[in-house]
Amino acid sequence: MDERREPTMRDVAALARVSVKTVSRVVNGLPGAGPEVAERVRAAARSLGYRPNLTASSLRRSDKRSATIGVLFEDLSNPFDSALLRAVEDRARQNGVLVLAGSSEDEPHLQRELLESLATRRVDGMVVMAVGGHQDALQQERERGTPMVLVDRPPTFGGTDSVTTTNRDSSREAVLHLAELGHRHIAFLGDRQTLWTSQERYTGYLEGLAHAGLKLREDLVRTDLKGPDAAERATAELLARDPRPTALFTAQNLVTVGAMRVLRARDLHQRVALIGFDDFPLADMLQPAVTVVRQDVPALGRKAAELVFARIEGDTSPPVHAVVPATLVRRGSGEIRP
Amino acid sequence: MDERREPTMRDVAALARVSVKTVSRVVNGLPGAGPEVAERVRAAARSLGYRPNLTASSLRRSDKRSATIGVLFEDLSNPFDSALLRAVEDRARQNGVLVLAGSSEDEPHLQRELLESLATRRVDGMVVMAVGGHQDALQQERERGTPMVLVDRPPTFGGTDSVTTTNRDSSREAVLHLAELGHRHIAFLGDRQTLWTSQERYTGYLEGLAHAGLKLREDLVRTDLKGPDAAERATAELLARDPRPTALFTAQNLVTVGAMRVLRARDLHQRVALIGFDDFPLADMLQPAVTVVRQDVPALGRKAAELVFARIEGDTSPPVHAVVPATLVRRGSGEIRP
DNA sequence: ATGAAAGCGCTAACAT
DNA sequence: ATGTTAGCGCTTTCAT
Repeated sequence: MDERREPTMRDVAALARVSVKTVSRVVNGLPGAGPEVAERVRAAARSLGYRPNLTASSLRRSDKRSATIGVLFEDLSNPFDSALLRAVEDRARQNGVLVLAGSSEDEPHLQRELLESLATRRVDGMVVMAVGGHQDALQQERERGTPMVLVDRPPTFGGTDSVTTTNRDSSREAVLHLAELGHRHIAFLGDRQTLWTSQERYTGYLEGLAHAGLKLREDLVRTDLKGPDAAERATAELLARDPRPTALFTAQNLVTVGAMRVLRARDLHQRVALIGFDDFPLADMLQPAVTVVRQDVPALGRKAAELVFARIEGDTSPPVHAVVPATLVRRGSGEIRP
Repeated sequence: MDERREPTMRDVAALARVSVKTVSRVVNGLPGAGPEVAERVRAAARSLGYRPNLTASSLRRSDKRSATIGVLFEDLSNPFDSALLRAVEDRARQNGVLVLAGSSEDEPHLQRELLESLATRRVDGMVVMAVGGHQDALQQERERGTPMVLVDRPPTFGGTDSVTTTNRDSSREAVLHLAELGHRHIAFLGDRQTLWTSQERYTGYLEGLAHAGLKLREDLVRTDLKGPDAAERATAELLARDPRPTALFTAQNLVTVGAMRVLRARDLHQRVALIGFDDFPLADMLQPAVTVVRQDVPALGRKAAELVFARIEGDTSPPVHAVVPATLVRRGSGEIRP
């Protein structure tokens, strides 16, 4: 385990009795090296345990590529985020690209710091889940020319690609589904309104009510619920309203969890309908199984990665705003009648 | 969004009418720059939008640090892995270090490739969840002097730190818990036996039986279950045995999920006891709530990160094999009597 | 307190 | 087919 110096191209060149440039050619598989010499170089490299230094290479090379992209999500331990990361990673691997990952915690200052850390390391591009209401740092980075794709939430500034889900349409569909079952009092529980997704889902909820000819009851709307605890308190309050809501539309996965806890605690889970936005593991194992709007996370991640790579390759076509369809997965909780 | 060249220290130096070295001093907050000059430099840097190039800096600097570590887990979308990643990330952030993350998929060739990708990028150290039975590539990397810590599974070679859980003891505790309730026929369902964790948990199961004076029924042992589907089939088979097991010990989270599905499908979930290794979201929301052995994932990740950083700093003390205690969380499914 | 020169490990742009 | 020279953006070393 001793710390001997990493061998360099010079070491290999010396051992193979050729110039560094020849080693460079062989290592990179470029033409211009005779088969004999090439073999001698490879042998020398092997015997020294030589490994190319991408840092040095990318510094000198004209395209300056680091074969690394940055991924900046809200919380890498959230199932949605980690599934997305994995999808990006898989696509990146096809290009021989590695992923520098970070969690912004929805904190503007963390987003800014991480952005700077990534820039400092000269990543080739970034896939970012923007902090709600704080895209100025992203815009600045973008204006410097850094290839960037926003996921889950679109840019509030121009000239940048994004990949999002059918938040509004799918939310409307969910609410209409409840209305069709006869629900007249459908509550909305949503995450922070600074998040575009939350706004869209709320709008979809409103559209659903309107299409169904239902009157909006503002006392059945609770937003800015950050985390399951806030969702629990809100659910408890909603259930105290008169008339009591017969169905809940929970617009984010942690909110869904909080609402479920309360329904269960009050033994209302078989009586009050529930549709959640975002699928989650074991949703099908609960009783009743939970009806959800499922995003196509692998598709979101893949598309985002493909867009950054296209931009990295120099694609200058107009910005793309890809929208990946989500699906209503009927499992039971959303099929409870009033 | 135009692609102007990133400003360099030279540009800043020229604008501030000082030498590059002075800019370097100011940028890195080193002494040896008068307050006036320093301010001039900062102003120039700001007006040009200068950002240091860590790639170039780390190439030249004597310690060669990239302020980046590699994290190589089995599957970044697995809740256990992603929670671990997050813990490592949080600890790394305290050191101003970023994380290059990859999934090995438990594939030796992927592990090898990713290892090489990380080495090529000259990460300062690595936190690795070793592919079962294939640690040769890790050993080679380690022998080159790369600071490395194994998590979840210990090294099969010497001179390397590791952080693991009380797999064996906690498994024994789980089995004893079932035995104390009166269970005599306790089945074991485990993941791939190439994984050290699986072996340990199986050994703990055996110890539990032995301590309780129960006879091992080999027909109640199923190993090498990769993923929920394999677990489902195995569970179905086990439930056909005579006498039927009255309790299941499922030694990995996906295995637990598979077993639960079958118990539920046969309406046995209230009659057959179940304890799973690894906690998972919503385990408390199922009926019955699922009794699990919970690992302290944040502690695992933090400890692993701290160990790599110590090694990066040059700590040459003997290898550490930290063991983080897991806890039996009694929720109901493990308290069902035979 | 400041700077000039050299060089990290590699590749670009020319030689030969 | 191979080598030479320069230089990427920065830090080291040694001047001044």
